[in-house]
Amino acid sequence: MNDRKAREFSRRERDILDSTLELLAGEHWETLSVDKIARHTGIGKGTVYKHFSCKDDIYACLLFEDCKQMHDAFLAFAQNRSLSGVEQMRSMLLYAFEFHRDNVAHQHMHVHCKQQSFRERISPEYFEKLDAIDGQLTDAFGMAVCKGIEEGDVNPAMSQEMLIAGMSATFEGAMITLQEGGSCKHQQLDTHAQKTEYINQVVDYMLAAITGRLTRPVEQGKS
Amino acid sequence: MNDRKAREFSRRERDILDSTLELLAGEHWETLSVDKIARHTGIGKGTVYKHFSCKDDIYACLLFEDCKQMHDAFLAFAQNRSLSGVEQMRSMLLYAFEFHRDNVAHQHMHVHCKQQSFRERISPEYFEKLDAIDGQLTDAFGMAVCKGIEEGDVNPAMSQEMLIAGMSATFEGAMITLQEGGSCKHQQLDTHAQKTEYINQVVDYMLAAITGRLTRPVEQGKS
DNA sequence: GTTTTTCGTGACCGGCGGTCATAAAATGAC
DNA sequence: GTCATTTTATGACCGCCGGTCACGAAAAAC
Repeated sequence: MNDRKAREFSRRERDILDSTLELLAGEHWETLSVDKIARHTGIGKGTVYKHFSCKDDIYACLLFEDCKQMHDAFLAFAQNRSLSGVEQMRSMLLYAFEFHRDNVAHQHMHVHCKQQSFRERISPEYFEKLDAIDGQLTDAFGMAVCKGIEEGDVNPAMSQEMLIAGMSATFEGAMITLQEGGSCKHQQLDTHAQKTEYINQVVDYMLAAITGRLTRPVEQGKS
Repeated sequence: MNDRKAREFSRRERDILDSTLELLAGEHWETLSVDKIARHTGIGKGTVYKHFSCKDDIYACLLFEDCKQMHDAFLAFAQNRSLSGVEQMRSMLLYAFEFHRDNVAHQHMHVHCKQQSFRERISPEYFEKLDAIDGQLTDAFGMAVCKGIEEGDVNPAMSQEMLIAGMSATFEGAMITLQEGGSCKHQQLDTHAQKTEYINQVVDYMLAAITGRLTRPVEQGKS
């Protein structure tokens, strides 16, 4: 009986998360309220707070799930010995950018979560989980960077610390540009094609920045 | 009489803006409300809305003023013929980063303004002003980039478009990192010294990225 | 002094995130 | 099955937000 209860409780938590994602797909981020989530899940508002101590914890939970998925992909790239360090980096960056391009909800959460105020609001439990997974993602990328350095593809004038700091900044900035459109400019990156072009341009830039040369790979034809 | 009225009205608008800045210096960004601004200015809440059509217009107005100041500085660097293109870029980047480092309110507004929802909320008048000044800032920086290309300091493999896109992304990302601390990591960039070190590192990274070599200038001794 | 116009104001609105007394449902004893 | 007890879901409620507007005081016009 206890078991059954626990399982139902857990299933409902999944329902809340899924409802939130559904609503985020069809609605502006800013207008989503806890009441709407509860209603769409088919439960009362108070019940939501039996599962999450605040609204942002819902987002933190969803963000963590997505980060885990991304981390798995990163590890797979990092352990693929048939790829050079630079190729690993390219794969990771493309994966992360395309993941965000195709998952607007996650994109919102990623940006939202960067805000210090968000990190202060969520419960410590989620804070630590996000902190940990973020470190793991950076580490996985760092492995590829190290490999690139060892293979002599990376400009030796830049320290590894500087590389990570700089590339992280570019990544974050591009993520925001991808979501919000270029600063206040008219260039809006509305369509899928525009976003894809922007992504490729930024990835090329990042790799050219650290290698000193353009390394756009040959098209991945099977022959 | 009409004159006197107009002057008082204008003076009060200045008061609102100054009050907002004062409050932002001593208070968390998220907890600042229109009511507090009005009270601190010594006027009624309704009066604020005689000057600004919504809360975000106040921020937009302040942001625009700061951008204008930054633009003046950028133009001065761009027109300084004793600096090479790369040196112009370094000066602009350092100026912009330090400006934000020392002006937390502006930093908040800069980040806040990147959000699409912010741009949708403010009145068209401010939207266009911000849009224009942003383009002018990019143009001013672009002049330095062009100079760098002509002088042969910039990696010729990268197109100017790619350079601007990539550097803009790095700039935005670094700005956010500077304000919010590194992603969810423990590295927090709390102190002035930590921020300064981060700024120098990122600027070095950006210039190394586009030139292919580290170009940290000799210390600016007068002799 | 009286009327008319202008202009500042704070009570008010709908909606938000979050709480909690209470009703309803599940459980257990017999 | 019945009733007592515990567990659990709930939506009315709270304080606060950004934004509005009828109204009263001050200024202008006469």
